[in-house]
Parts: sequence; C-alpha cells; structure tokens
Amino acid sequence: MNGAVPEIRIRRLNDDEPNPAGRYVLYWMTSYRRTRFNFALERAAEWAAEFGFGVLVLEALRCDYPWASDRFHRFVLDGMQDNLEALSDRPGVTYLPYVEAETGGGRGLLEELASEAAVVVTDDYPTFFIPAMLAASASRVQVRMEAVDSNGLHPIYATAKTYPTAYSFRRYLQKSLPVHLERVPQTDPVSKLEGCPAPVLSESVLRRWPDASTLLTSVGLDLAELPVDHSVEPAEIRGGARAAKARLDAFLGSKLARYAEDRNQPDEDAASGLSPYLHFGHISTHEILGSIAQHEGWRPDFEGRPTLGKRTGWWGTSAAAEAFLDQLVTWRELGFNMAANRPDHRDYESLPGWALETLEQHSSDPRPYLYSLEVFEQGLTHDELWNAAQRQLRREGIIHNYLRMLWGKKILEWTPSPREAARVMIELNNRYALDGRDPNSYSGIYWCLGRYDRPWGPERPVFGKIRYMTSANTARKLHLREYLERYSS
DNA sequence: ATCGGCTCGCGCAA
DNA sequence: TGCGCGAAGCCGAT
Repeated sequence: MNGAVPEIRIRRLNDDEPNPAGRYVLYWMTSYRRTRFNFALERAAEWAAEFGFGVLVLEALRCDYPWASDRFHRFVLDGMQDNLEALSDRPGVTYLPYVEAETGGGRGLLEELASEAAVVVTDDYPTFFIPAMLAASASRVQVRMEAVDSNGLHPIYATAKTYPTAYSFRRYLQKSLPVHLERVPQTDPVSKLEGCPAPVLSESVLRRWPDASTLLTSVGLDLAELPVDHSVEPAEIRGGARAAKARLDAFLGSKLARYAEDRNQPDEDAASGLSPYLHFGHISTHEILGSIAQHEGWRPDFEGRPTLGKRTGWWGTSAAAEAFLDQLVTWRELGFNMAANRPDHRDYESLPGWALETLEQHSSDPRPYLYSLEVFEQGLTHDELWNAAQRQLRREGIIHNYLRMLWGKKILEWTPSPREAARVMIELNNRYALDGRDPNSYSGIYWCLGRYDRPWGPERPVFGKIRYMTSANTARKLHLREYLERYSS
C-alpha cells in the first residue's frame, strides 16, 4: 500500500498478510496516546479506508509494568479521557479504553481483537519493555502487524548510526531533516473514515475485557483498588492531549521569548514543561513545531543554511525558538537515535570507552559521602540543594532540567561505584519522573557519567575525567531562592 | 569579570 | 595530518 505515511516510519513486525475477511483495522495505541498528528493512527486509517473498514482504537493500560503507580496511571487515564472525548461520535472509529484490573487481566485481549482485524497497527518505541512486547505480540497475531514511528521529526530508523555527541547528531540532522519535514502527520487522521462503519465489539469480548469509558467519565476509577504502587501519588499536573495543548499555548504565549536566557533558572519558570506529555505521546513534536511556526510566522526553508552543527542559525526562527528546538529536536531525538540503534543503551557498559576507563580507574577512590537508595529517595543528604531537587522530583514528578544534571553528578559522587550510581539514578528517575522510562531518561542519566560529553581535566577523585559539578557553584550561578524555599521540606 | 588549561573524537580542509 | 569545536564545568591567575 502506498499511502501518506513514509515507509521509513513503518516496520513490519511479522510476515503475515492483511486479512480482507476481517471486520476492521485494529490500532493498538501504546506510546502515542493522542488522536491528532499521529502517523500510526494515520496508517491505521489508511488501511481502513483501503478496505472500507472502520478503525478500532485499543488504548490499554496494564498494571504490571515496572514502576506502575498511581502517578503514571492518573496521567495516562487523563489522556484516555481526552481520547474518549475526541473519538466519540466520530464516524468510522470505535475507541476501546481498557484498564487492567488485575495482573494478567489483559492477557489475550490483543489476540482476540486481532483475530477479527484485517491489519494491526501499533506504535513503535525503542526502549523500556516495548520492543520485546511488540515482538512477542507480533508472533501471536495472525495478520499483518506493523509498528509505526511517530516519535519525532527524524524517523528513528532513518539511520543505523549512533552519534557520540549532540554536535555530530545536530550536523547530521541539519542535512537530513529537510527531506523528512516534507511529510508531516495529518492533523486529524480520523477524518478519512467518513462513510466507514464503526467497528462493533462483541458482548463476549466486552464481558471479559470491559470498556473503561464509564470509569473514565461518570463513575470514576479508584486507583486504590488497582495493584500498582500507591506510595507514588498522582502528580499535580493533569495529563492528556488537552492539558498538553494548553501547556504549549501557555509556553508560546509567555515563556518562549525568555526561554534562551532563563530556561536554566529555576525561579524564572521559563521551561516548557512539555516533556511528560511528549513522553506519553499526548503531544507531537510536529504539532509543537507547527505551533511555533504559526506563532512566529515562519516557514521551513533550509536552502543555503550552513550544516556545520551550530546550535543557532539553521532553523531560521527567532533565537529563542532555536534554543527550544535544540532541546526538542536535537537533544530529544538524539536519545531516540541511541535507543533505536543500541539495544544495550540502558546498560552501564554502553558508556563511551574513555568514560568507562576513567570511572574504572577511580572506582576505589574514597567517597566523601555514601548514601543508601532510601536516603537519596527521601532527600535526606547533607546537601540542601540536592535534597530540594529530589523532593521536587518525588513530589511533582518533575525535576528542573539544570538541577537534574547536578542531581546525577552527586549521585555518582555519593555511591560506592558508578554502576551503583546508574542503578540509583534509573530507579529514582523511573519511579518518580513523569517523563521517566523514556529514551531520554537514559541519555540524561548517562550524560552525568560521560555520554555525549568529553573528558574534562583536571582529573578528580571518583569522577576521573568525567565533568564535575558542585552544589556551591550551582547555587552561586542560579536563581534559587524560591525554589529552595518551596522544596525545603 | 574573564581567560586558559584540563582532554577526546569527529568532520573537514589541506 | 592538523585544526576547530563541542549541554550547561572547575579552578586559579589576571
């Protein structure tokens, strides 16, 4: 089939063919939990239009994945409510939100729904348990199954290379992005389904796997009844595509102009706050870029722009937007590039050679302080700035982007080994951060141990040639008065 | 306040 | 083969 979704974004997961005797196209939404600007949903809609079928959208939330908690459940459920609203009364589409009530409750659901599908389309995502889950599912599904990449502007499988620095990846992007930007996801892919019959679910399926729609709206869902970690409480910020859009608009309206100068200042509130929404797929990079373009009256035109990897001057937007796009595109997609091409990207051994070597050489240096995971977790170290950052993470599910670096550097300094430091960072980040369990969780954590960085002298205890940071210097440099007050306990 | 040295790997010019 | 340059650093010298 030749549709509008670029082939480079489509990965066949099995050798099966489409089944024209099916009743619908199944879209299994796992990572791009949105109904707009979504290549995977668009692909499902293309197949459906070809067969004259409707699309069945299955958005499931299981309860047994690592670090499942009230916090992540709440955020995902907010998103499901938005998707329910967005898809109800739309022709040609049926939305099935499913919330697993007990471990294993969802087992068999995908295969059951796939047994009546012509094609199964799902989201491609290069880390956490998703790649293994997709492979396992594809072997049990008897029709053609495809994973579609709607992660970012650069298709994650467009290169098999990894890049050792943001600089080299940026230079590559400056050459390769323009062609990919010619194909952007449709705003509303479901609109192709006018005239297609909305799939109807059988009583027996719904008896076994109840539709969670009423739980999402009128009845409400009691998280306390689910077997997930209740000690990680819901975050204050609301999840979902609507909240994401509101946050984007607020960012463009009052923060973007100050972004380049103030984004590293905790008290200035100039960061976008979009990363949790990006992580759960509640918003798309393409939509964000489109909104920036509209906001600035900018159109992509890269003719004659230097492709030397410089951080400014390539996009041709305002300086503020370029600073933001470097985060959103260069840095975010750098992490996806690593995850897509290095199956070991979560492991300590995936660090660059010079970093492994220098950390090894300093592995038996005495540590100035040693803390257990529990002391770190509660924010009870001797360092009030570090404690504040950890308390923000634990309480809000967010950690300030600059302080996150200091946070990780100090964990390296205060644990018995760099391997243990990585373990502590991964545990705390993935347990508490709304944007955890993401390719960029590992970029950020391993950056603290040398990934994407270069050696710095002079060699210091514990760190060796790894870039060193101190809380005192950080406090001197940053506006932190309100921040320290807010998270003082 | 600002500058250089610390140090590695890559792409590009030569 | 050499040169420039890079997520945000640190420290001591000027």
